[in-house]
Amino acid sequence: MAASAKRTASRARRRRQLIAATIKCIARKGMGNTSVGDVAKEAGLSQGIVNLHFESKENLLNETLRHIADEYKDRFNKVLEQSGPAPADKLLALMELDLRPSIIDRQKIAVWFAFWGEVQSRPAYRKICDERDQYYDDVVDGLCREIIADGGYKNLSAASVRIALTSITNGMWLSYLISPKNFDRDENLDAIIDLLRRYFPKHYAP
Amino acid sequence: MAASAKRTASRARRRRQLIAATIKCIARKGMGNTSVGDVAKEAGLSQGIVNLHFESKENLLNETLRHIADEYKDRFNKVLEQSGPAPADKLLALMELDLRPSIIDRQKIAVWFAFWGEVQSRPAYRKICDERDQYYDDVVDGLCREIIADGGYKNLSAASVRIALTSITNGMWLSYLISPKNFDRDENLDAIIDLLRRYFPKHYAP
DNA sequence: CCGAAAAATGAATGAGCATTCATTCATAGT
DNA sequence: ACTATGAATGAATGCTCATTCATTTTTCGG
Repeated sequence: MAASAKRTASRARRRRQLIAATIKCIARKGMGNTSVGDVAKEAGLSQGIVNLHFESKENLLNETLRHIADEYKDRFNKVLEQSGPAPADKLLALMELDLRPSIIDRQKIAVWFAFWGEVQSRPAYRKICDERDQYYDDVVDGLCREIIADGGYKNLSAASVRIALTSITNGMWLSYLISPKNFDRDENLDAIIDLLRRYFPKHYAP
Repeated sequence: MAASAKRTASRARRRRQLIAATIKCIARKGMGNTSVGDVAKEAGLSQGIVNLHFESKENLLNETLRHIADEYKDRFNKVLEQSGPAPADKLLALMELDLRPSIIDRQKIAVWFAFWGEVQSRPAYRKICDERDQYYDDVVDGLCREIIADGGYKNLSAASVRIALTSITNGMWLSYLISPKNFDRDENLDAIIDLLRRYFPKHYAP
């Protein structure tokens, strides 16, 4: 049992190592120019290692996307748990998350866009991304409903706010991708806070 | 002269035809699985045609991105000219443009994201995209300034509104990419209008 | 310390690809 | 009708790559 546990642990570790190497390669050379040989070299291992652990390149890429989606979801859930109990605090914390240096960094953003760039032709990618977005939307929508109910805001639909908020952070990721030098985190965060104030003035007083 | 005119016209026409075929291929099969042979077949021409007219695949892709960026810019400028003289009307018209069926359609969006997916590793792509975004930002920023001055709005920075508005449409493109079936144009447009009303209540009265 | 089982290697294979170019086809001026 | 010129073809070339697998190395229970 101990042996088996160790063997599978080692196997899982190697898979994680290869996924990490894949992310680095995609960020540096782009999805189109990343070969399994490149990934193996990045990991300091031999040519055949990817097929040994993932059976195919396609599989490696699917699992890599799954990994970054899971990683994002974990951070997201952790923020939800750890931020103050009020829905308004949770909502602001989620928006802030998407601008944290550890999330909106060159490597991570490049990889997200690399996968999004192939969504149209790879149903497996679309499925994974869709699940993530769905979850994000549901949580944000729920928080908006609570805040609207709590504040008794009139003429404000949760759907409308949800659409604006989820779109805005994704759009900021694109600005960062295209022009990381000109991207100003604080300025972007201010824009989000300003927006929240306009929707929910009672909850985000200056 | 007539002869030369005809020859060059024919050459330009063939290049446009090949760019159109490239767009179709990228939308259908993805950037990574599009070969110059596929493009030639899509255009109903022979294997060597791409290198004859574009020298290299890289060049074909650069010119294809340039083409879609120019096409977008033309539509953008036309909307700017044709919409009512008031800055508020122009701004709304620009936001509407990004949701028009002819802009936010499966093929076009897939191609934009395919190129964005390679921005990190292809400086030429980044440059073209950056120019487009810069132009867009400048125009929107200018319109926001005018509206703010005209309405005498206090506590509202043009930068903040510009960031929100440009990000939001790009984010909507991502929603559409991931889940075109669930995408509701009207709902998204309503979200934008609602947002405009909150920034500029005097200019976008219900 | 042995030997079996798992993990890892890296050379070999073959498919797919961009690019080249000798050849054919179309056109327009004379 | 003839020919010079540019356009187009598609077979050939040489490269890159994912995948395979015979072989070597490492691990670990006994």
